[in-house]
Amino acid sequence: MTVSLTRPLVLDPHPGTDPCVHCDARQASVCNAIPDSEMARLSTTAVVMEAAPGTTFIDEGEPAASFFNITRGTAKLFKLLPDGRRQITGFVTVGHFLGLAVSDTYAFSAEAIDNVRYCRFSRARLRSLLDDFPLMEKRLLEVASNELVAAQEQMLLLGRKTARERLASFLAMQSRQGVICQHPRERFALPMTRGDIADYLGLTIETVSRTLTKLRAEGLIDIPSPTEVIIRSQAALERLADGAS
Amino acid sequence: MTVSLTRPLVLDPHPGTDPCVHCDARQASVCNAIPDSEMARLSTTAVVMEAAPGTTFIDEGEPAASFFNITRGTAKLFKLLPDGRRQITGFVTVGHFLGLAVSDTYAFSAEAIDNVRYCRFSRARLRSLLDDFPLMEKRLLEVASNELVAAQEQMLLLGRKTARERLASFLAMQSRQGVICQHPRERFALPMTRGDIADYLGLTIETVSRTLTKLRAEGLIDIPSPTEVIIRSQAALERLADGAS
DNA sequence: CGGTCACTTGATCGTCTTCAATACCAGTGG
DNA sequence: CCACTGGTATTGAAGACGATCAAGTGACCG
Repeated sequence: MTVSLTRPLVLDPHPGTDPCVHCDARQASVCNAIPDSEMARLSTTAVVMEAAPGTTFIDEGEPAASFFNITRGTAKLFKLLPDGRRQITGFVTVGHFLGLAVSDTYAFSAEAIDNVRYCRFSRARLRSLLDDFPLMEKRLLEVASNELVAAQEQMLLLGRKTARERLASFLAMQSRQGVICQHPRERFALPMTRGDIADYLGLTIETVSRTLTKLRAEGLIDIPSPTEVIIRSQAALERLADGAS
Repeated sequence: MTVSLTRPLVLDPHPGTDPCVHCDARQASVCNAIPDSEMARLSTTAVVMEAAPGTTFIDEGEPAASFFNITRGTAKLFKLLPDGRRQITGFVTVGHFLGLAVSDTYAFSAEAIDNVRYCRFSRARLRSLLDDFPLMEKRLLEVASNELVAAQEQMLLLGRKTARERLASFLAMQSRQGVICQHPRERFALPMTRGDIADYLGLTIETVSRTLTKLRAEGLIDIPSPTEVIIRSQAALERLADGAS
């Protein structure tokens, strides 16, 4: 049996097990608001799916039938202008929840960067779930509030920071990605391309490349391979990100 | 009795009345999620305050002790870089709810543009209110979701649109401001200065001024006074906002 | 190998910024 | 009544940062 690589794939969860109880993403996501005893119901509500790299699994403007919860991999969210200009509004990883729009169409598209696994909930089913578990609604509000704060930070970046400062901010952010109450990582992978970074920071590929080269030349970072970064001085990077020199 | 003009002012609600029941902003705000019978409790929870033009009533980085609900006037929300660069993340008017951050400090500052009246709730009290009225929590989630969509739209503007397109987007947006299920207004006032518009659109005052002059010269808009705009062709403006020519 | 794709690097260009001068308006006081 | 002031907006000239155009490199893969 062959499988289309351009469309998301429905996965058959292991028979006889409850996928949501053992979900890797549960701790990091809003699903931890639901008690173990009710996980079976969550499982029957969710459809586990997988999207191959480059696959678009949410289309801006399409009817918003579902909510999504990323359980593995990294995806980019973006908006397009009619002439093709693209703004990536965020990169989402394990635990992220998507589709919170009140509107009846999606406000952005989502495309898998690496292999992305996610749960799909119908809007109606999630709504009934929320009615029964107000704790989950609280968590969602928390999540949305945090994203709002992040969005404002990104507006500051896009509206007022130089290319240098944008890259420094981006790298500083990536080094903290997924790290809670701990030192930021000194070495990490960038799953996205230069083009993705450019469209996230409101720059061009060339400016991203040049600026990274310059930061390396100045000894602030190292780039062992195009997809790998080492932060030489986190402090200097953070200072630079906020406009020092 | 004299009053400081640089600090918000506590207003004494008319004695014997319930200010929240008759609040002008109730329909437009999250407070409509609370039944009439419980409005008294809402009233005792809220402190009505007024901020004169130019007054900062929320300070980025300060401990986030309160939530706010705008009941009159227009305020700007903004973030600053250490060297003074400013990004205005939004203009808020009647009905807007502020302070949803989970963090314990405010993520942005707020400054009154004209005379702004608002209700202040302590975080603890609002939390208990939310526990008792899940409908209000639902409304807040709705509000936050909508703001998230707006924030993404603004990222597209800041990251990828030209100065011309930014102004067109801004004017088109302003003409819809507060208008629900109706034609956008053809003529409206701009309470904010050119500097505010510039810091909202990620431009300079000069570019804002020049671009407006050009749009007027082309017959798309008219500017009877610096604070007043007439849209000559809403359709053309909307097309321009999304990159057509 | 030849092909593709992502990234890097160089040269030139253009949009928006910066710097600067001027206009405008409301408020104040001589 | 009019000069003076401070804040805001407009307009012009010069400059810079990042974009665009273009060439070249290296990795991966059929």
